[in-house]
Amino acid sequence: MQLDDIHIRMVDLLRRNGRLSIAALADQLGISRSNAYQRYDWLIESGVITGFTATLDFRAAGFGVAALVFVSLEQQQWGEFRERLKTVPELEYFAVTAGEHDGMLLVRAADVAAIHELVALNLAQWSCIKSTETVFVMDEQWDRVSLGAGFAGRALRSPGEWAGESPLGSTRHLRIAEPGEEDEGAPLR
Amino acid sequence: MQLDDIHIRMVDLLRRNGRLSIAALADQLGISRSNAYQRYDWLIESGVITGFTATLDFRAAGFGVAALVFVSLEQQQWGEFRERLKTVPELEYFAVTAGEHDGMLLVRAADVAAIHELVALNLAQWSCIKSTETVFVMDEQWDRVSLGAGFAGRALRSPGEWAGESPLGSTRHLRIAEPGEEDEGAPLR
DNA sequence: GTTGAAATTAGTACGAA
DNA sequence: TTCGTACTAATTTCAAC
Repeated sequence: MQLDDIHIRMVDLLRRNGRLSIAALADQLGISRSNAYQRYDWLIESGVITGFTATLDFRAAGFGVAALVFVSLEQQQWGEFRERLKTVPELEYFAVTAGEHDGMLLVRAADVAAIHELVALNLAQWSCIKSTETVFVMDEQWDRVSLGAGFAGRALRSPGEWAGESPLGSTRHLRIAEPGEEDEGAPLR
Repeated sequence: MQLDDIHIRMVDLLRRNGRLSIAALADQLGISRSNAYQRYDWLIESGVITGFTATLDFRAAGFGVAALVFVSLEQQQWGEFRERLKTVPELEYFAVTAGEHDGMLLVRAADVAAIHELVALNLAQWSCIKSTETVFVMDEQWDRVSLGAGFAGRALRSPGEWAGESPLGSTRHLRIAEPGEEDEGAPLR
């Protein structure tokens, strides 16, 4: 089985409402129930869908404040850092980043003081952390990317369909010609 | 009804598995099925739970790349900016930030070139945007904050219980005494 | 890939502790 | 409030087309 348009619409429906029944999905997708079950199972087994979760109003849930904490590490102490990250209950999201800092944490707490405590009394004491920079989030919105929305379709195209697509000029990887192979510099992807 | 420990555990269970049936929740929480329905409904109606969604393996779903785009706006053109944000299908998360930049976008696309196209050919052309800075995400992890985990309990305490809690010294807002009121400088919260 | 049954589970209502 | 039960509606499973 392969990711097709119906899979994509199914994922979009499940992103909008993660508790939709398979029967309701089948109905809205215009397919039979058993087909919907097959596709649903496939989405889970193939690893496209990793799980389901409740989304919260963090303020209503008692988390009044969110902040981004940019961290720079001492000489690639990733092992210790990521191990200690597991002990931070305020952590919602962590990204390893290119550029000025090494990583970014999205943390939540009841109030500004609790964030300050986290950064100043906890994070800043870790020997693996060289420096931190805290930026408070004043407003936020989640706009879950939709697999169905335009651009995602590109990922589904077969290699040949990419040629000459980019308005900026295609990134091309010139293959080193194998012995006896004629290499015309075709894009690998 | 008021948020209590069982609500918190229910939310945590639903964050871990958003498709858990109410019967399974009741079972794991040690309460009756009808009580579980009541509490579940209350969590939705009170706005603590805003919805349910499928979580994805973005790479498996064809989004090979994620990036943080920091934006600075021309003279508070928030209206136009947020209006145009709605037209960006690559957008997953947006935060209005304090500090150097005005906001941060988390965007996803099939490859690095697509991110570049988004920033250089789309965002950078918006008149409301003064400048952008793109940082690629090299690895990421979601560690959904748990309402049950230690610190969140603070949000549930009644005001009096906060006194003298902070190891950094409590932030105190001295109330301006109302006429005829004895003000002893008690923390407002 | 579909349809139609049986078995199971979910959702609702209401009285009692 | 919480629980137990009875009842109805819906979903899931499984078999046959």
